[in-house]
Amino acid sequence: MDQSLRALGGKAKAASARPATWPGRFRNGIAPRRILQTGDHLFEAGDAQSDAFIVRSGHLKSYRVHRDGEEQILGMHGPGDVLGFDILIGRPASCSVVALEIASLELVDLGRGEVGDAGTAGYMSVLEGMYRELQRFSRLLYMDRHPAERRLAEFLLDFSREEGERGRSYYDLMLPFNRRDLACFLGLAPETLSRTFSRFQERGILSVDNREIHIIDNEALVAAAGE
Amino acid sequence: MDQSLRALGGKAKAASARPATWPGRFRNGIAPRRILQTGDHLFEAGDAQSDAFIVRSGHLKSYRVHRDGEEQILGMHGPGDVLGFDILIGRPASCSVVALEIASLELVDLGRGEVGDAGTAGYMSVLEGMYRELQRFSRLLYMDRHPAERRLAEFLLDFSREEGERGRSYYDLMLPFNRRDLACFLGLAPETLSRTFSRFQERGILSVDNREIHIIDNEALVAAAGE
DNA sequence: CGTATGTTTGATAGTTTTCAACTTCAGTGG
DNA sequence: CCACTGAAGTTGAAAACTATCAAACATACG
Repeated sequence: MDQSLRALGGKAKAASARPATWPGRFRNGIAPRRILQTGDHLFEAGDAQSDAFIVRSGHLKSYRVHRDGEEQILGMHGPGDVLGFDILIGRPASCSVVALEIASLELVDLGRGEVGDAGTAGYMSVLEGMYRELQRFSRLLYMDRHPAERRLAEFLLDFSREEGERGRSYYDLMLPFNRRDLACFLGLAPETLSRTFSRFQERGILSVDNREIHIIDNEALVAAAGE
Repeated sequence: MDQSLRALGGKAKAASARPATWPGRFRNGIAPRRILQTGDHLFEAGDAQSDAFIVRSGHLKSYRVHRDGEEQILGMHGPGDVLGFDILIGRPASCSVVALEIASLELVDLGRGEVGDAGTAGYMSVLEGMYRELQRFSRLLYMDRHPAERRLAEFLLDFSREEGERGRSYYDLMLPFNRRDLACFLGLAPETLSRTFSRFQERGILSVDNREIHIIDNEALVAAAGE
């Protein structure tokens, strides 16, 4: 429980330019950074003494491991996403976050005690962030009840849109996740995911080379996503 | 997006006895009530001019209808749950809420503008409520990736625990939802749900008569839930 | 009663998982 | 330079699970 707080992320970015928007949120207006190498953990489930961060570059995944050893991936996080929700409300992390590639993160200092003092701006930002997160989960739940092709198509379109918004190509994608993680995130067996990629390639919708994906027929992909 | 805010609900209940816990949250300490008949809507997706409520008695469901006409049930709500999250943060309702039986609800007056003024108590309550909601969704996502038997077993154990916490029987359950709604909530076809009930009955785990469920072999049910 | 609605059951088709084998590729050491 | 090795990805065949279609059954209600 953390993540895609684009609303929060957006406001935080604005604040580093115009500190008045989010008074006292960043130390001296220059937020400390943290660099993670591939495989490094930002924090792990149970950690109580950490901080919240905004992703600046790179991708990370948040996950939990259940009693039976099963891994549940809760989210894939890229630039602009906020991680560390539990910490913001003073609870130990309910999930672990690990870097999938070299990642740069910026500290969010919501100094626990002063939340209510600084007016309603920070309050609303966090609330809206959580609200967006709820909507993300609600969407995941919805996706989970559709067949594999639709799930993958929706994911690729989401990822494509995000990459586009970050100024990169909509159609030439380099996935930061391996097959196993992506399969787990989509709730599929790795073999099923592989087969689905293959089928999309056979139909000329995608060109697939491991993590390098090219969207060839965007309309067909949108149709496969069913909306 | 609303619901199982047991944290929020709990505090609100305490507040009606000791208003100091949640200053100014209820009008004159006596919260206005609202009674819904079966099938009545509390609000519908898109409504902007509503309020947030705490369920006092009865059960309701929150749902959304997608473009393709598919219904997605986001939650089943009983006494203590809070409904109307979107409204609390000033957005139109993102889902509809309808009573599944006669229900009594109590108004939550978080008078939008004064959220930050009254100190951090209300702030933390809402945050914790949303946090619990995130955890509920995360659990739903997890459940959705298990086979039908396990899903039903987990649901029944959850429902049993909730009924027990409300002072009712853990083992003699009267479901407030019909098969179609429960199937939709669990992400199953109604026929699959019916068959799963039948199998549990054949194995002597449950006795099933439409909405009247008796848990006969609790250990076996726990085992079926896989934890 | 007759009708409408909700539930159960059976048969079948469709999808996904599982298990196993095979391929590819990067890294390693002879 | 090349064979060896292990991890990751792909493919095939069979099994497991679920949805769908159809029909029977039950119930409530006019």
